[in-house]
Amino acid sequence: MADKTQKKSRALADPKTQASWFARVREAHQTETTEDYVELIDDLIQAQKEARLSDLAARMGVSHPTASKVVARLKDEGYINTQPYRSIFLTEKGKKLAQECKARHQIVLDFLIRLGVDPHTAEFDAEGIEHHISKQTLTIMQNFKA
Amino acid sequence: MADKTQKKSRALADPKTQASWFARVREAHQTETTEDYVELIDDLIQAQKEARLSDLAARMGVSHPTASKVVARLKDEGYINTQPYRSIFLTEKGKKLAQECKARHQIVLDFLIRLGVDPHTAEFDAEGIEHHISKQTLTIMQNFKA
DNA sequence: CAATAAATTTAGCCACTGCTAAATTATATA
DNA sequence: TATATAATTTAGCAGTGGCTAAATTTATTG
Repeated sequence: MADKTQKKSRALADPKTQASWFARVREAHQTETTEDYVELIDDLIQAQKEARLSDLAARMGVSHPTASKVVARLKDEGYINTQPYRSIFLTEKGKKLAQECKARHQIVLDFLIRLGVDPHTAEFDAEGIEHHISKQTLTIMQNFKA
Repeated sequence: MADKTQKKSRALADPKTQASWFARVREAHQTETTEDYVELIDDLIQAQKEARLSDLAARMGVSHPTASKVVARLKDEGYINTQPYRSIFLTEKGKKLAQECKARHQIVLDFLIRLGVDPHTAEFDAEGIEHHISKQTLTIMQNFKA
């Protein structure tokens, strides 16, 4: 009460607990690129019958060589199949991941729109936050009524 | 209606628009580490009168050398002041950023809790998504009544 | 079918964030 | 104060994802 500036010096969280939060965010970052590419490949295959590297690069907003490196990693990790100079296909593992990501993306996007965010901004935000939502929060978002 | 599997093949967004979403997420990632460290430094100074490298490392869940590298970058970029082997202080620029981040963090956290997410999970999620929220969405979150 | 255009790959660079191990400096204690 | 302990810095490595430029392969077109 007699505090001069009344700084809300709320107690800090336990160091290990706090560390676990950041560790989880780092994990999400590692899977983020994978999820974004797999989701986009699935979209392209459905919309255009094939996913080509140049389309991936253009839609991700990166250079072709950058997209090519990511594609090589995704192949290593078993999410896609590719032949040199040919278009890209999802493995079963890749398809499964794409489905999960798209479902989650849609839940977050719909929630934001129901919340009152305009659709354009909602797409913007959904792309960033979809990788950082717990199952509990996702369920709550899904059941949310405006 | 006569579609066999009824794939919701929704139209793809314009490539340039989509690219701009991902570009924005990449930008957010670049500032994320900066914001997390600056916020944590501010917390430590308020709670313990000083921010030491070992505390930063422990709370971020990384090794001392890793924290040291980030600290060096933050100093280069003008967010903090440090003398070798001494504790860390925020510059005015750093203090300003810390205030903004903490305010935003609090809005997201409070919103999630009002939404019904349990506080522990809310902290988890807030840490991940706070860097990816537009001003419009933040305002809506702030004004949200359960 | 040969020449040109387009797409993909490869090579080589940089920044950032991880790590371990070793060197250095500051602090605490005997 | 001398020594042991703790904290910080430095050195050196790896993975990921950016980039440009050059080489290669595929596709198109004259």
